[in-house]
Amino acid sequence: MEISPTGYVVLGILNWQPRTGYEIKQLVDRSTRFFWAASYGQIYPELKRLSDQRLVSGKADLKSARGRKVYRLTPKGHRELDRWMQRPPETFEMRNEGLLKLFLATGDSPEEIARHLGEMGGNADDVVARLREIREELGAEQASDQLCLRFGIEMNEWIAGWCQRRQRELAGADTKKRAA
Amino acid sequence: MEISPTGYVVLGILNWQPRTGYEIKQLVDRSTRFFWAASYGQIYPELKRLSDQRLVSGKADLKSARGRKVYRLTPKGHRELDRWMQRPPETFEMRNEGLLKLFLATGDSPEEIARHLGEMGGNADDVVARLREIREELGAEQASDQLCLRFGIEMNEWIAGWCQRRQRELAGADTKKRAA
DNA sequence: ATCCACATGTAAGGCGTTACATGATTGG
DNA sequence: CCAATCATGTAACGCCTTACATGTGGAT
Repeated sequence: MEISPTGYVVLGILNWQPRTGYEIKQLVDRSTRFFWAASYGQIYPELKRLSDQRLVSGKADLKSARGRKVYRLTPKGHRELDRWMQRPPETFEMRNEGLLKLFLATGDSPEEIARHLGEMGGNADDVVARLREIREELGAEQASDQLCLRFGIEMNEWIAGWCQRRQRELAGADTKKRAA
Repeated sequence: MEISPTGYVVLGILNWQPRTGYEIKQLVDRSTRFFWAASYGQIYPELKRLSDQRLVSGKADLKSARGRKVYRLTPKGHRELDRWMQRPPETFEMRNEGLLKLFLATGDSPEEIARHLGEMGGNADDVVARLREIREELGAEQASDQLCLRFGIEMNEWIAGWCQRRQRELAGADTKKRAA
């Protein structure tokens, strides 16, 4: 009777409106993706499991010969989602290869450190660019609703700024040392 | 001949000095843990694999009857680490249940949204507290070296601040609406 | 004596990605 | 008619965590 973390993403999305697995994946890719990704290989089996547990119900769309299956939340699924939403968040993880390289470069030359900072900041800039695109596509009314999108943009801007500030500090210290 | 991401953590740590698996785990827990965790169940098998590939070499510590095995980087391992350090970082992931709940609460009442913001910010505060403890234990000279520790503290402070600012905005908008 | 820290390792299982397999529909 | 998109699903595999199993050494 256990539900995987990604199961709750599915439940939460279906809480807004019925959708197919394909549509769920599309939504995830332009929303939760940056803090909770999910692939087809997870979504389809997950829908089946949730269906077995009667938390969602899937109906074949008869109007479509494509074999679409539209899933909706059951009352039981709704209660399960509510309970989960009330519980305090547990997982808060980060896996950042740039930060790892910066750490492992401790003791290396200022130039090396600066290079890692540059790459880390560049990555953050890239994420900002992609999130801005998504926001643009959403349109103004909807976008104001998107707190998480705003979080993603502002946090990555902060990260890029932090990297730049540390690079400048290094350059300053380096110049002073050379002058001395 | 593939090396797992965590394999590079091990390689990078051994690059500073020879260590046992146990010591690697201890170091990870007070350093990379917040952006790249690793458990015993990964470290020991990983040391074996790296050893099989001649990237590290392990020597039984004869002075200790405890069966300690001290590993050190081989020249081949050093080259492999260098190559990896030169490559641009690829993984940049985040898994944040608080942010997920905030997203799934879109459309809920301002009070609900504010609650999620509070929990998310509280989590960030907790991380800041733990990282500060670690910094204190390190002592001043070493701590100045710890760019990543500083990043962890400052980023989580920023996150906590962001959550508070959004909470205040919500409270303000709410008051205005009630007054109208 | 007993407990904690040191120390190594394995097994089972969860979670997730990638790649593959298959086919329908729509727009140019 | 062809390509892109819609649409569902599975298989293999990688990574990681948790729990277990085992034992030593030092401090109280």
